[in-house]
Amino acid sequence: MLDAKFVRENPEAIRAAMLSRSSSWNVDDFLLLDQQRRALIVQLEDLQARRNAASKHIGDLMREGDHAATEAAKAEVARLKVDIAAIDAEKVTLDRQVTDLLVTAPNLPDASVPAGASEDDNPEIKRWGTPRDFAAEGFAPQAHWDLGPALGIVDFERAVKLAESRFVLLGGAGAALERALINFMLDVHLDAGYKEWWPPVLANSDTLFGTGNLPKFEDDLYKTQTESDANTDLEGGVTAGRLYLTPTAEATLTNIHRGEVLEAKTLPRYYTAYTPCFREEAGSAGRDTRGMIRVHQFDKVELVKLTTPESSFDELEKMTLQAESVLELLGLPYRRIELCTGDLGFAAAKTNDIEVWLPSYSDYKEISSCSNCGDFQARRANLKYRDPQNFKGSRFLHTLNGSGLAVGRCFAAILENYQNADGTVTVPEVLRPYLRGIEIIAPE
RNA sequence: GGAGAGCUGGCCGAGUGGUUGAAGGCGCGCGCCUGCUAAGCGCGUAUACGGUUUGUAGCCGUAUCGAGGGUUCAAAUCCCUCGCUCUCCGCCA
Repeated sequence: MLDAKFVRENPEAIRAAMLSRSSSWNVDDFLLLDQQRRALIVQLEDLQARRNAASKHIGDLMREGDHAATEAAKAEVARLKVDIAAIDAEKVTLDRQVTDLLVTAPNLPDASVPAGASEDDNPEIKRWGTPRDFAAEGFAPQAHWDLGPALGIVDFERAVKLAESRFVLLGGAGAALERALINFMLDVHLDAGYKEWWPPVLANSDTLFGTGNLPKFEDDLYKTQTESDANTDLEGGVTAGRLYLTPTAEATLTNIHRGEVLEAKTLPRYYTAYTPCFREEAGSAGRDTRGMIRVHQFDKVELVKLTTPESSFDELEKMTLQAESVLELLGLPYRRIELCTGDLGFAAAKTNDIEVWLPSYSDYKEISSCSNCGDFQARRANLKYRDPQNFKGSRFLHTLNGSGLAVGRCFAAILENYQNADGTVTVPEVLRPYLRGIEIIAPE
């Protein structure tokens, strides 16, 4: 959520930012409503001040025993209350309109974010590793959606039987490999000072609002039905009492301290968690239809940081390097790109994407996205910090999140990049301790 | 699912109709004192919004004691609804 005061005072900057993001969010609509709202507040508070003053006098008048004056004062207050009720009703409506609008505004791109219209304009920052030359090795690499089933470790068809399309069933060494990856990744992060958490995967609307998934992206979420489904809470059209399957542990990790004021000396906080993630993927029909790349349920190890505004961009770089280190340890070639203004996510001020080499795509494919959200989520989630030696009161802190990594996509990358001519897959060295010594995954 | 208790400031905790935005304590800040440390003393210390202002200073106003509604001239205090927490019972991995 943007700071209303900042929007009011910097409409041109907002206009430019929205344009650069190709967002249709309209500053002028906001300014108009905001102006009306403030005018109403002046009126309302003036009346309330008069009512309060009159009310106080009644006590004095009663003590003096002046019945006539007391009754006159009561009548005056009663009259004011009628006016107050009318204006207050208007104000409630306007408040809601202003909030509803403000809440749908995306974050402002940081000044360092490259300008661009779409993902085609994302600059590549670095490459690590060299994709294998399968032609030189004399065989054509298989895609993981062929290799996995052939090995008997991935079963798409039975997953459909159990759930529906775009779900995955892993078996044997496949299930073990998934679990090995999770544990390996968590250990890498724990070694780097991250604290491990195990959050609920069903979260309430306040939580999803805090990270910006609600109210705008409700369609992307799986949700529970509740008795109160009929009475939708008017605010943002979000249903009260309903729970949502979390699309990422970013939501729960970032909201752990929602509504709290943290001591500056306890920052930055490095959090990590493994959770399954659930996404309806509404609107993704036709994209990445094969394999494990885009499914409704996938595993992810998430990284979240809570930090001060001064350090958040340094922390973003460190977090990106942290995610990259996982790929380096696994020996998977990757590149880092920086998202341009037009490709930035809703809550992000700056985002680095890490893409792993996938032979089946003959291209790099996103496996991690690391973002600095600035105070955008902190304002929504009322996440503050205190630093008595440097300032009075409390301020919004900065939140960051990144995948460290998407486990399913990593699974696919390992099958494809580590496959052998005979259809087996060599297990990367670092994973072997997590796989009870299995070195080669072969058909059962 | 049933019954009971509770929800107050960064934290703990007083407070059952008016001058209480809220005692006290802790924490924190500033100062004093003590030749270190600790202790002690004094002062200060909620948030949001709006107005005023060159000003993220000050001042003024409004709102806020889980949320919403009601009674009253006046509500943290009384009534209603809802949410959450805890305890006991039931059920259960």
